[in-house]
Amino acid sequence: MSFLDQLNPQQREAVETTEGPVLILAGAGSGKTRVITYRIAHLIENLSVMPESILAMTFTNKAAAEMVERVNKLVGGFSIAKPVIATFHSFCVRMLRRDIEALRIPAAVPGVPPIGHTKSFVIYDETDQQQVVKSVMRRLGIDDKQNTPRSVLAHISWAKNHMLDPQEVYLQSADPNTERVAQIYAEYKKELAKANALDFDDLLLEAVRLLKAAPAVREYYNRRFQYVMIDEYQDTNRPQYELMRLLAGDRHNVCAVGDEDQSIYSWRGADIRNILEFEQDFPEAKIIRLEQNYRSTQNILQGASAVVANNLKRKGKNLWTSRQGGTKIGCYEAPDGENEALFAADYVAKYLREAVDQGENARAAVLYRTNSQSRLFEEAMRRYQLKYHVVGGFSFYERAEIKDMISYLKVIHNPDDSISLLRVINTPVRGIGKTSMETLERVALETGVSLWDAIEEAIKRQLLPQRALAALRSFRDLIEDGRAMLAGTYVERLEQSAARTRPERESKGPSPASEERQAVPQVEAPQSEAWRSEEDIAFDPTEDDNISFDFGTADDHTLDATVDEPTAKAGEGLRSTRTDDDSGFRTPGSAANTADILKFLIDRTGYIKLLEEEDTPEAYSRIENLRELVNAAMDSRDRGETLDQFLDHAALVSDADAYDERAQITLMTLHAAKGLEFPLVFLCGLEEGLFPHSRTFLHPDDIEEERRLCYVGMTRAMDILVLSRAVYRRRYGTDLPEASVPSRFLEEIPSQLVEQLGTPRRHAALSRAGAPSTGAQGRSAPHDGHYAYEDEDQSVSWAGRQKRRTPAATYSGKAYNSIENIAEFFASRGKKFSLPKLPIEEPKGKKGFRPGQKVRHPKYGEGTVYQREGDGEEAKITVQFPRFGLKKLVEKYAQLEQA
DNA sequence: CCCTGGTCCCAACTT
DNA sequence: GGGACCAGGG
Repeated sequence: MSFLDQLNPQQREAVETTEGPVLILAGAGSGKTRVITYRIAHLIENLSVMPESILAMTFTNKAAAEMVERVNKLVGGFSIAKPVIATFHSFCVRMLRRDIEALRIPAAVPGVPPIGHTKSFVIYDETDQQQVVKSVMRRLGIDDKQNTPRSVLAHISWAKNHMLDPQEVYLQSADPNTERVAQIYAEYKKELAKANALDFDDLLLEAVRLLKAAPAVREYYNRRFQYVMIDEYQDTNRPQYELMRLLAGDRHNVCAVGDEDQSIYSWRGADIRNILEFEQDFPEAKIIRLEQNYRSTQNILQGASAVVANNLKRKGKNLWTSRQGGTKIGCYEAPDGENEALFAADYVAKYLREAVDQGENARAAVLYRTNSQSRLFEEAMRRYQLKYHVVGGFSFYERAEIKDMISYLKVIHNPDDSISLLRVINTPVRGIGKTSMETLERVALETGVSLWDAIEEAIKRQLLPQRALAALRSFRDLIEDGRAMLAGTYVERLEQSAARTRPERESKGPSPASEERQAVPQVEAPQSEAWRSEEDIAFDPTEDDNISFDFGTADDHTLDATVDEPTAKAGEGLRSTRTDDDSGFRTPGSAANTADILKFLIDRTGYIKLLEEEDTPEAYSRIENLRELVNAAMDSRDRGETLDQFLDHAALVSDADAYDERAQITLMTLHAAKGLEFPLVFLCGLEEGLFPHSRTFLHPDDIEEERRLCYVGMTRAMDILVLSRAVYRRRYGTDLPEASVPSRFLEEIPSQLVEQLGTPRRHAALSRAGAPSTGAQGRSAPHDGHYAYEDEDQSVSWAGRQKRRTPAATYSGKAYNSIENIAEFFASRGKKFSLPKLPIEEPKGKKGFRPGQKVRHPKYGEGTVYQREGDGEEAKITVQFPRFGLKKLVEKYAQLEQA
């Protein structure tokens, strides 16, 4: 009971209103997560509600993980069962893995394939989707500038988020372009169906369709979930909204929490009407407003509120804080992007040092509008030897080598997955080239089968040259061996040396989970403290479905469910010779786990071996990544997960969740920062065209969303908020810098809340001034001269503490892209900073050829060094060969000798 | 027939 | 900085 006393009256009301629909309008920092988690705890602890009948859905894994942690803290280890706290997508996947076949129409007559997905569906990510769209467009002969695969896909996704099928898109289209999109969309759907694949949008759509179309399934979930909670309700789209309504059933025990000022996902179909019209959907709804902000200082809150007040489409609210005053909002105008990043690094470094000294919660975030901005900040942080963590951007699972291996697993899991098959059929190269693939695709198209089936067909009918056929056979055998491992028939397959027949499609081996359970002495009592997700909790004993199901818990960021293996109703399997091998010990005939299969694949494909032969630093880092993947697979195995669960995990969990606790600095996009808070927030790139982004200029509603995004970013800050912009910014790495216009959001902040950091001052030329500018250098960008920025005792007093004087820092506009500049910079800062150790590689031995030197190349003969770029072994050397002309060679690899 | 290297064009946010 | 595509070499 006591924990309720920690809440303010409004929060407490929100927590204690458990029956009937509730809408909680929770301003930024008003304790939204707190309310949800306390509400769950209240239901369990005080009202004795069964934990597993509570469902909370969030948007991100991060949010789900945090909620799980906080609920666990409140409820403690008393309960074995756990509430289901998951993202919309992962919840839907679990639902579909369990029940999607309820939507299936079986084959009526032989030869007519059944319709609908099976449980072993795969999830297509954006790259996969692009591939499908591309191939469809190629086939339909659509190749114009108006419809790029990218734009078509965006259109398809838009349609899906608004629950429009191809027919509807077609009928509503007013121009030939949209008609074409509708046609591509229709074909796209067919392709995914053929591949037994679902894209991200489908996960929601199919879950909704399932609940609508299958009454038994709907009843099951309605019986199971008595209380439904939705986080970030302002960002729900149509399918998510319908999902909520369907799950709410007749009971209407639904609690939605949101803030219209923080709606930042309209481009993903988020419909602000969902929050504005909640009362219409549930007339008996109770509305509760949380308006006390516990996070930010008054200055920050006022600044953010002033910005968002410029939006016309909002209800408006009175957010207040008891944290009077506070540090003013800092504003820094950098000459260019590099300087902006260095300033941020310097500022953050100073702050963290001081915060640590004071024993404060020392954490800082750098927030930006677009992922590509992260690069400069990463470099700056490294220069300062600061540990940082980048959220998002290139994910582990997006790396080529990882995607390759995942694709192999996907093909083994579901050979009809043509996109994954295309990716790996010649990776590593095994001699199946363009021509062979064209033949296979033709066969697949002609006979209406998947590529996988076409391989068999091509082999049978000898449609390709012997060499290509041999390559195809070796690929097919590899996949079939993998499938046999999965099914636990590998040994058997070896014994049948003439194993040419395909193993059954649908049947799965027993899940490793069951093996683990058997192998470990079983704790019979379901009331044991075995609370982790491995444990099976039979939820509803009255359940007549013979597939018992458990949503598991979402405690360890994985959000993966424990799914009982299907009671081996070996699909339409061709041969289901597998007997019950739940014997408990891993006999050679038993099903292999994901890690085993992965190791097998790496071994058989020679993937690592090939990388080793490459012998480049990059290759070794790839090998490291593959090892990491194997580790992940072993962890998955130890959790008792099956292959499909591992793949779901890979598809839905970004490495953003692998949060580095030691890093006090987090770099991420504004979108990714939603729901988080930091003592110091550095919000950068406040320039028209970047933030607000140029793509939003056309539509006033989009600008309003950018403004909300700015509001979200500003309200992440607890104590200190710094905004920055670059006067000149390079759009692409090498292009000329362009002058920028300050973001309109800067002007919307009342000036009395703002403090300028660093005063721009034209500095007498240090090196180049006066020198005649040459060529492109002659542009008017101040880049050509040096700019000095002096930090004239602008050192901020953190959170109102005593001011500390620091020596004036000099930021050179030319930036710290050379070691000399950095040394100079650090020297100007006094002893507090040590020079970052940047490895300078000395040319070794005979290497280090200079312009003018004569060299000999094994292939090109003698030549003269013309130019040298870079240093150390990585140096690129341009050599003039009398017979071959200019060649650019990497010193390390080219076997150059002195001539 | 396949592979590699060069060139062109692109780059918004996310499950 | 990087991926997609094309030309030319092996």
